[in-house]
Amino acid sequence: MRFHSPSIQYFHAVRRTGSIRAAARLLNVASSAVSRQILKLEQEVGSPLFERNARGLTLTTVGEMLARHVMNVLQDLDRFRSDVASLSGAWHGTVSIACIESITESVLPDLIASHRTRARRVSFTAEIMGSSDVLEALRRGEADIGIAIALRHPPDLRQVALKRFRLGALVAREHPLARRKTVTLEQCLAFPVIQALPELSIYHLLQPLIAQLSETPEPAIQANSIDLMRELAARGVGVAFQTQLGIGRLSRDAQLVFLPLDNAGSPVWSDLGIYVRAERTLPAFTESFLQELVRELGERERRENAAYPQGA
Amino acid sequence: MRFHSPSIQYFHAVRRTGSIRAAARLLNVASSAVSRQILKLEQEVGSPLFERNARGLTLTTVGEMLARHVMNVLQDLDRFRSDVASLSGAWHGTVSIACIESITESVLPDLIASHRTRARRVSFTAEIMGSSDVLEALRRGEADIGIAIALRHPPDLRQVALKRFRLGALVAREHPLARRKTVTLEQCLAFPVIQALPELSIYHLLQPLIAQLSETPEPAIQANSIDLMRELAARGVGVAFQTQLGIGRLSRDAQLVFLPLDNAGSPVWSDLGIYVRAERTLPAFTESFLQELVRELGERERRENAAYPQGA
DNA sequence: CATGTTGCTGCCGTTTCGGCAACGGCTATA
DNA sequence: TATAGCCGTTGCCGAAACGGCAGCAACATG
Repeated sequence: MRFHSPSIQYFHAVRRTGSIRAAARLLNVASSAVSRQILKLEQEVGSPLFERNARGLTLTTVGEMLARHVMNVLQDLDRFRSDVASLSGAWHGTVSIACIESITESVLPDLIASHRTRARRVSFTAEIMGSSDVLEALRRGEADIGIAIALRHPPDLRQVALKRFRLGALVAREHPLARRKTVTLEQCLAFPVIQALPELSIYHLLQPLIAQLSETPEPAIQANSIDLMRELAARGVGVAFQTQLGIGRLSRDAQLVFLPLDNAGSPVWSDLGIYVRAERTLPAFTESFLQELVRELGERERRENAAYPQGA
Repeated sequence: MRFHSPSIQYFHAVRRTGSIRAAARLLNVASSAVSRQILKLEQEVGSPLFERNARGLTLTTVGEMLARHVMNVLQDLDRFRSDVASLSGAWHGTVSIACIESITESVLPDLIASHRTRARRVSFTAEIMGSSDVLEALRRGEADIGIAIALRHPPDLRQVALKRFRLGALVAREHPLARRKTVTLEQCLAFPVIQALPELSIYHLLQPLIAQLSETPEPAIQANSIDLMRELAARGVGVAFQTQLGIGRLSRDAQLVFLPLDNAGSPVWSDLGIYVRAERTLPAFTESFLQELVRELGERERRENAAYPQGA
């Protein structure tokens, strides 16, 4: 089922690998064949598509436009294929997810497991990365569904849903703060804190608030792993900050206490966005999972905001 | 700039013409070439795409799926082309509009004229048809932008905007009703009325209301042309019904009087929807016109609802 | 300076494509 | 019922496109 010119597939491979010879290896063809198809494309478009650097190729402006078109075509071809397949009862395919670490503790594994019991022939690929990398992976067509902290999102992505979760402090049960119901940032900064490195978006949420307080926080630990920060907090090393999403099980085991964070009298929110490439129609099985994901995250949002009602 | 397999272009032509030989004539190639490409496609998809009837071809279910994919590809190719062209300063192309008759009196010509003064190299194609045909033309890729009465719209179309306009009675200046500020359906039915035929969507708006009144309206004239109905009303033949959109100029010439219609104490609305094919990104110049269209219709909606404030 | 890698280009066999003519199936009309 | 016209399909053959091989110059790396 390959009814598109080789040129666009070759172009796509060259764009991904950044090299004609590498693309040729990927496609199991001679590099000359790839080179010629690219030259032919450039002749037909009437403008160079790549800048030839000494070490590989880079897209020109026109090249990026074509890359966008080619991605639309190939992704839609993919959807067509799965549509045809599902017509003969074969409901299968792979859903590829790019997401931040927060949801790997319970949301994502729960959802995937539950989805697999109903649709056993749908596979999953999940990759953890930073928020901005999630958006980039979507834009490059390397993932179908993206979950990231909702900052500004580029116009070529579609924000399917936006759920807000309350940011809180995470402390061990024996911690002096553990008996409080809520906690302010100032109170936390009196203790050693486990800070997020700039690669985590929690950093960008908290840093402005900390800067406002103009108190230099007690030197503590910096990490770029939600998991690590949680484990450190559980051992009483300090105060960590995250949403309750990532600590469903651990807090039930009662080693950890989650304290909703207040700042200037109002909660601190962390906005979680679900994203999809805008110029694209998803295959049916991907769309189905996406709906469940939105529903589930909405459910969590509702539950948590009920547990910790609005305001201090 | 033809970097897609001939197969999909041939398929597209066959789908539109419903015949291999006709498609061949359209494409200036031998019919055998077209036939072979279709057969090859069917072999690669693994399922027939057309049903061979005695008189031409009809799409199968799989064929319709492929048609959708092919249309996505070709429309996106079109957008890519215009994107590349606009990069070298050439902002040109054709915007194709399918719309109902109501807006041909002033909205559409005003907009097109105004747009042409700014973007002189953008051409327009406008075709008048019934509301359901508008949606069908969009779905078949025969128009870029559709304007129709907003009933239920199929999921493969995107409703860009929805504007509501007040339905009213149209009478000559000398008509007994002409001195009123508003008018009810019952009052109108006491006089000869100019009824819309079922092909016009006004029919489907008014017929249920008329049926409720259970008075047989005085036999009068039925027509399927907004223009004709307006001219008839101007000559005092009877009461016509339409929105104020179509009578901007005539009512200023004071031959006609527009009386907002009330039914059971509340206004009767006519919802105008602007539609675009969902799985598609518009070329920049088309998108630009679309924005102006939405803005202008929104402006009219605001003005008219200010002129005839809510309620009786 | 040697070595490896890059993209590109003749040369040539293979595959694909398109035009021509003919065939069988069907409809409409006389 | 016979015939003319249109339909999609198929064999044949020349033309165009494609891909593999080997070799080129340009550049980076050591």
